[in-house]
Amino acid sequence: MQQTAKRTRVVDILNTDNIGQTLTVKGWVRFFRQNRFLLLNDGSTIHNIQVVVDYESFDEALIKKLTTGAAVSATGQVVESQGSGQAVEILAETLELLGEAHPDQVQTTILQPKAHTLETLREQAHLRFRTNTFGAVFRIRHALAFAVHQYFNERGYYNLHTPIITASDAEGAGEMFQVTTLSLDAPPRTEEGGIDYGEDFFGKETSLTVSGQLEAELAAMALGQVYTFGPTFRAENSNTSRHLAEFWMIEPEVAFNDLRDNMDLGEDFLKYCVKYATDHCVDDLAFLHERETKAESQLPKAQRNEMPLLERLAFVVNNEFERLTYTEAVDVLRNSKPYKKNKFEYPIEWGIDLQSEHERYLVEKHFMKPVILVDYPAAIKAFYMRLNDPDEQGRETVAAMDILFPGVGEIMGGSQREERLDVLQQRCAAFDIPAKEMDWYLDTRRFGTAVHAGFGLGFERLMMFVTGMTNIRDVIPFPRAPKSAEF
RNA sequence: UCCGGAGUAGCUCAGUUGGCAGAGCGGGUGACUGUUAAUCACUUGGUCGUAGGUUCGAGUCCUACCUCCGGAGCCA
Repeated sequence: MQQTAKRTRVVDILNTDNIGQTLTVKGWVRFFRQNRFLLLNDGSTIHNIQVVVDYESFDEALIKKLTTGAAVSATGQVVESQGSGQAVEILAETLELLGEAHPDQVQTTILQPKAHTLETLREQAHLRFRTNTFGAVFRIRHALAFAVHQYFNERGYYNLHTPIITASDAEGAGEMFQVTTLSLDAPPRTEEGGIDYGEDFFGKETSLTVSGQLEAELAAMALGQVYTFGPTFRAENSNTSRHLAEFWMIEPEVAFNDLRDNMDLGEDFLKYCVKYATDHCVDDLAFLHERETKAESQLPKAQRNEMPLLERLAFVVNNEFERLTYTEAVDVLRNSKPYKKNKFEYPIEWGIDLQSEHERYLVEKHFMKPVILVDYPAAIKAFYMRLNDPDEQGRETVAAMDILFPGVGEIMGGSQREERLDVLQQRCAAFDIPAKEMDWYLDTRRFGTAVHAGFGLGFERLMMFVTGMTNIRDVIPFPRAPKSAEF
């Protein structure tokens, strides 16, 4: 068997002292300048390794094929660079073309060596991994996913795999994608003429999950503290830069936690994840920081961020989130300048939900930091949230919490759960949820019920905040959105 | 889904009052050879989003539709 050289990753060549050693690097050509300087990237870091090619020592036909996008293996001595742009470089002794990239074909893709808009890159999502920006984004995505598991593991939480296919349509978290093996042309019919789901694969109507929360509650009431981290599907016709039809959600659920514990957990968890990224993704974040700063220098001041990316991240890690009740938030808003000057488009009144413009004012103008809003009116929140005692004016609220982040909006939503069987049954009735179908859920309140709480964190929303990317479609490898399921 | 904007070369864009389809980048060929998104010369490149309509003549005006972007709603 032929011995092929073991490759050294670019990140390891750049970060350890290898001067004088002969190493093999394998990667994809970013640039080949002057028939002499071959810049290879292997995805291990945002930085390229410069391979110096003495073009007179190699076959001209080979040199011609060292084009942008080609896969190449290069072996040679690591030396200090004569040029100023890099510390070390490799003097090529052998060069092997692993995979050609024909320039006339490369020219029709985003692999061509020039700047592209994010929209164009999105149209070739299968190739955008090769760019600096998306290389950085997806290395950070890995780091954040790892941080999520590490955070919970270090604290004794159990990762729970909740079902992706569900028959529960009572979660109330939005439109669902139906899952069926029935013929769409001629589905079996009941005697009344409706579709006979008894004939369907599961013998009932099923959909893709919109939340693992209800199932997570069952596990939490036995294992104590669990978390889910899985795909979530919403069939809403949402055409925004903050919504996806398929996204990843983290949902911890903790027995014996009340709303305050839940807030503490949410804040601590977010800070941990952001800190993990700033500690472990230094080069990638520095690149994204520069990228954003350059892009913003073209914008009018009003459209720029108050702080550059790295400062925003440090700020979140180092400052307490502002905590206040919905009722207090309404007071703040009604006493605000934009309210008094009639600048808000939507009314602010106790009992109606806050609009984006109100949340943005609180986070970005008034408090200038992440905000946790709690105790929302019961009528505008989900049935499973714990009913608080009525306030002095007799108004009913639930122990809900939303964490609002600058630029991203609602990054996290959670609550203390209603643990009292009779109250929960009343709430089901008020929301027209058939109690019979929810029996499996209500059973937790029959057999040793206890205070418990949890939240849902949109992983891509966290990604947006950490990377500074402003469109959620640019922080997930293959975005699914209305009219969009390419690749 | 609603409001606003956009769609012209592989990419980023210009295109005047309705009158011959343009530039830069990229690609090709050559020169150069310690470059840093190298440089220089030459060259290549078009279903003007789609379908209709108005007009002697439409990238430009009108209608419908599609897609994308920004904002809103729904939410994470």
